[in-house]
Amino acid sequence: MKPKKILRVAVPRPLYSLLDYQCSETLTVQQGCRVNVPLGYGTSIGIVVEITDKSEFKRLRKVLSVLDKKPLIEKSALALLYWASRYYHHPVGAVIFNAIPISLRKGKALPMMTLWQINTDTLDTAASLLDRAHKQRQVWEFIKTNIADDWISESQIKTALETQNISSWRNVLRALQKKELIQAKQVEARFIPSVCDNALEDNKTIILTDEQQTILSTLDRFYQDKRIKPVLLHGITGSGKTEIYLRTIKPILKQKQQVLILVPEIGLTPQLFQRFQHYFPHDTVAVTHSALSKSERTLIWQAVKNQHIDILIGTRSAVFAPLPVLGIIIVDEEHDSSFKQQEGFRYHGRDLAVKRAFDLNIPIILGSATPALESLQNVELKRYHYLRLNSRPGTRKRPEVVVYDIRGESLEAGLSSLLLKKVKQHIKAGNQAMLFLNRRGFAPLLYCPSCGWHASCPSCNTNMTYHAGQQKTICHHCYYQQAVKSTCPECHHEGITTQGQGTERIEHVLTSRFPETPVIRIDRDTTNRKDALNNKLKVVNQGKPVILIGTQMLTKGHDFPNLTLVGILDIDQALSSMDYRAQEQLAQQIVQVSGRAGRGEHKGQVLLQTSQPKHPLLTHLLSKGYLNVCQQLLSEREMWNYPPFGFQVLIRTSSIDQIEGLNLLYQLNNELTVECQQIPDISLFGPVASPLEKRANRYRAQLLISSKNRRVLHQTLSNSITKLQHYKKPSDIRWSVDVDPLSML
DNA sequence: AGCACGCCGACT
DNA sequence: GTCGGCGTGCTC
Repeated sequence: MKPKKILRVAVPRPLYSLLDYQCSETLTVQQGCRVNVPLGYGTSIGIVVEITDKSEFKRLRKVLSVLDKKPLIEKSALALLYWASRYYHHPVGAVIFNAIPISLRKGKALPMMTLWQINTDTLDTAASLLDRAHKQRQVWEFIKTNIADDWISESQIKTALETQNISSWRNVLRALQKKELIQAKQVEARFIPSVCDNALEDNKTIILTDEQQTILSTLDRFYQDKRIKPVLLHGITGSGKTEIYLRTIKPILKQKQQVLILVPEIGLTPQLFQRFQHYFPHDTVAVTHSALSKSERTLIWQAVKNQHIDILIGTRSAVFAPLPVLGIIIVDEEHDSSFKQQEGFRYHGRDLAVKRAFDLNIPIILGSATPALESLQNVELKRYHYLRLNSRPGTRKRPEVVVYDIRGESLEAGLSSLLLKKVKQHIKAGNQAMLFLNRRGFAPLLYCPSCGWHASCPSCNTNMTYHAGQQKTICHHCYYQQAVKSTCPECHHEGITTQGQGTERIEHVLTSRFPETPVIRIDRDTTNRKDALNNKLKVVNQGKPVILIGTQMLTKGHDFPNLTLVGILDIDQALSSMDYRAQEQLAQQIVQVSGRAGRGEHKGQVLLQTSQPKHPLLTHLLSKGYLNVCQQLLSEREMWNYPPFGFQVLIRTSSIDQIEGLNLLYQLNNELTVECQQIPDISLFGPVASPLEKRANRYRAQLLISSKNRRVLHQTLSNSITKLQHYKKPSDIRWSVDVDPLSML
């Protein structure tokens, strides 16, 4: 019996498995190519994930056509996508098709461009044919001069000829082609790298500290191993992690291998791009922002695939980039939760990067000043190497941190008198101060003191945040907005007031307190416009005294050379949060924000305002440091079998009706409870209403499944998905799964 | 998802 | 009789 050629294909439908198709032996096809296949009553595009010779299905339908000569998705990216679709239990077609540019999802050809060359066979006849065609002769001559560089692109011709005032160059080319004097060829469109304006050579002469030298030679030794382990690079803020990245990737670029750098979702990519492009002026660096147009995205994607890009910097989705000669991956700020996608295909970019590096047996560096507990546990289990960068180059000193008890003090808009005094001192000394508060808007609550009415969102069960600048209340969960009037809508009392404070209010208070000093607020509201953030940072970087106020955004990656005072406000909520990850995140936040203080000659000061100054997390963090706190938190997690000691999956529902979602989960819970008597490793928590039950007019509920045994957990989840698909349920009910959830909201 | 099937009510 | 509403089920 002759061997069969069977293609296992992913189609853009919500199916969890690949579909098998018969393929004629004469068709050449590779993994990662697009194919046209019959599906149901019609046809569909698909992507070949596997090529085998057997199938569990008896009757297979035949592949209609193959759309690509060469794979559209590079092998290791395709393997990763397929693996991820199973690990995160998300339909394989949705996963793979989401990872390719939109224009290619429906079977379109790759964007092409035309290259031209002189037809050397007709050189002799040219003279007579061009006798009376002056323009054509000029163009022909131009292309002829380039004969040594073989093919020449249309854009080159265009720019060359525009100076000679030949505007209808396209027609001229066509005429020359008709006379067979020149010939054309189509190639894939090429990405044109953005030129680096001022290639700084001086940062190559930075002298490394002994510590940095040691780390580099240790890394070198690690990479001699047969099986390369990931490296967790724990480097405090300002210790020069980027310098380590640059030097580590240098030999890799020399071997013509590609480099992938994953960064969190904040706008610090431009700085990183500059730094890398400056350091490697002869290599091509590209960035994938969220703001790229469809065609730009396609072009970069294509260039990565064709090895025209050497260094790719991007957010989590870049982990799927089709890098054919990937040589190293760097994940910067690896603890950052923006590496986890929070909807749809809920993958973790850092975890998948580790998986991709493992499969390719290439180096991966996870860098952070505050490593995630999961990563530290992987060090403990000897899965990762651990390297520490402990000192700041030069004379930079560690900041002094003071916890300030605000109980019994009357605060001005949440600011203690000590903090105001400190701000005054530091400004007077010619330095900069920064206040960190993780809540934007003016105040989180707008209410009527007479009747108790408060502004709440009609679509969510939350209070709306008051934004004074726009005279509106805005729901931070669904973006519903409402204009604010001065009288209470319930009792018409004139004297509506606010409670609590956000960054906008702090800004108001400080502007009136320090009229001489610029007060700069950095949060999502003030940095919406494209260059707003950069313009603000420019002002700060001039180094003159300013007061900075900001949320999360401010904590990440930015260097403020003249900043000497950091005030951390309102951490009390996080201290008493029920979420077991809140403490880890708070510790990271405090360390990250504190790291901004004290540069150059001046020692930094950090003031932590709290009404729980004796909270063990704070005292422990200050006396023993971040790693020690992590050990403590890890032992607590172990006690409760929380991640990374136990594994979790969260099944969520949402429905217009309050109880329908819960009922669906009850049904699932009941069946699983019965079945789990045979499989004892599984624990079920719930079903319960989600912490934020009503959001955008939908009621949300959840069921948490956890286990110490990953295999059993995934088995149970597969089983649950099958059940959920087959349950009879009202049409408006939606469900989704979250493997390794980071947030329970 | 996307499409067809099938079972119901309300029309020429 | 039959047109079309949507609930159900399948896709190698």
